[in-house]
Amino acid sequence: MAVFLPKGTRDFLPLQMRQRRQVIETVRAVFVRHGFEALETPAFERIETLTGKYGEEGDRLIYKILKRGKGGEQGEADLALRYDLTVPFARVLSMNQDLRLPFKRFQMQPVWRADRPQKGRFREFWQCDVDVAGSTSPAAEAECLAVATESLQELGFTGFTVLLNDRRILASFARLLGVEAREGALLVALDKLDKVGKDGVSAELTGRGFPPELPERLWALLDVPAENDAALDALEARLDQGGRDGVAALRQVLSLSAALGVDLSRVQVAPTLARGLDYYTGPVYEIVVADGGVGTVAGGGRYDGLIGLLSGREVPAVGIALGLERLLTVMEERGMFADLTPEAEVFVTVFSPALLEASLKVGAGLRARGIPVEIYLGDRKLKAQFKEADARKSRWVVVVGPDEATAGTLTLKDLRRGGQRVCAIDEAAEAILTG
RNA sequence: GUGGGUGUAGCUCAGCUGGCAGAGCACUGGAUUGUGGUUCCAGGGGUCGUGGGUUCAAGCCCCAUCUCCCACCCCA
Repeated sequence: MAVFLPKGTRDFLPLQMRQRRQVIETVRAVFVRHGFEALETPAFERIETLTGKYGEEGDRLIYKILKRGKGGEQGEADLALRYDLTVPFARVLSMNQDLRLPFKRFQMQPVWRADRPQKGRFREFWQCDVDVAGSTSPAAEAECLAVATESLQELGFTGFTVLLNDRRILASFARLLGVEAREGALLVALDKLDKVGKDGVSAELTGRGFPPELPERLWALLDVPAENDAALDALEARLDQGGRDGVAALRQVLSLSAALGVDLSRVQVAPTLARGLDYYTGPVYEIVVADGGVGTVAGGGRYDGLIGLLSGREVPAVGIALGLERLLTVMEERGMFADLTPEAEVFVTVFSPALLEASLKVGAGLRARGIPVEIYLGDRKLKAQFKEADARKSRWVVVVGPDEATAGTLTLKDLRRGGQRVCAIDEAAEAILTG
């Protein structure tokens, strides 16, 4: 029988698990250092909690769960797998109005999207998400950028860029161009700029029925200096009040980020950055890496209306999510993982069936001294067991043969350096622990 | 949802204008009677994704189908 993994999913074998845990633990340490607290939510939500929050495209990609019993046979769904961690977080805020605000939480869990898989894109993937609820201060955005860039740096990333924009700037473009009602379509076309170029975007805009002169006017609005402050000055001069609010917010985000230690040479104001999710209301940002072929490794922004939409109680919020498998894809391709050895560096052999208990006792003794130990559970001869230990990249091999069993000692061999000694268990433990 | 590739040993792949299914790595046994990584010798492994068709003969040609990958859309 041929068996297949569901499309867009993967098994994580021990080697992958070591890499994933290394990344998760590094990121978690940064999150905790910034005062974020752990939170987890169920894999699925009531479907009405999720729909209508992400936009038309997003809604289409939500995995729905059929009703149990009669309704399910008609194709009715009342539950759905979570699409991101932001909306469940907003639901938690809505249901727990006694949480002290501002509330900072991190969440690292899988999310599901009924997408077509490709490089760096899966149907089940993990997000490492931090959010701040109850703060309108741009310092909250700055915290998000600081936490994300520090995470990348501690993982060993050197080349990455933070792209920064504000939804109000984009809305202002639409108003100034007189196409306020079609802001969404404008943004979708604009977002493709770095892929299809100006001509491509122009063609798409006119193709979508925008006035023929609109592209030129749009390029004029977007023609800003590369340097961040100069770009914001230029935008401020030509946008309406709404757009200027966005510009002012970005100025503060930049200066507060710098105060938190973010390297502003990595941050680029990008007036064309759109981001597809409907719930964003203010600053939005994305972190991209040049190589690795996955593009975006993190994204987020401010969503001041989402919690109010769920509970009627307006709570401003802002967050950022790192995509775990995108980080892993790039790290793998860049060779950023050291040779990860197995958890148990000590391999205890079993000399013969008669000496199994002697080996178990030695293994238990080493474990009692805090040493992770793998005891051989197969039935092959000693030579094969040494090969096994070598193949598993164990550092140490312990042999308890007739001589050792009689003398109450063990043989400890260092596979890395090659030497071995016969000694008591305390001396062996000492040697292992001191490397 | 749209388009383009792909599938042969556990893994990476080769296989010519159709003519006996291959290599490297991995694995197993031995040279070594209590010791790995190097070397040498020997060996086990395949419904050629699946189902049809053409042919004396199909891994190769034709049709269908599935898988995975890549790109679009959108996103982490």
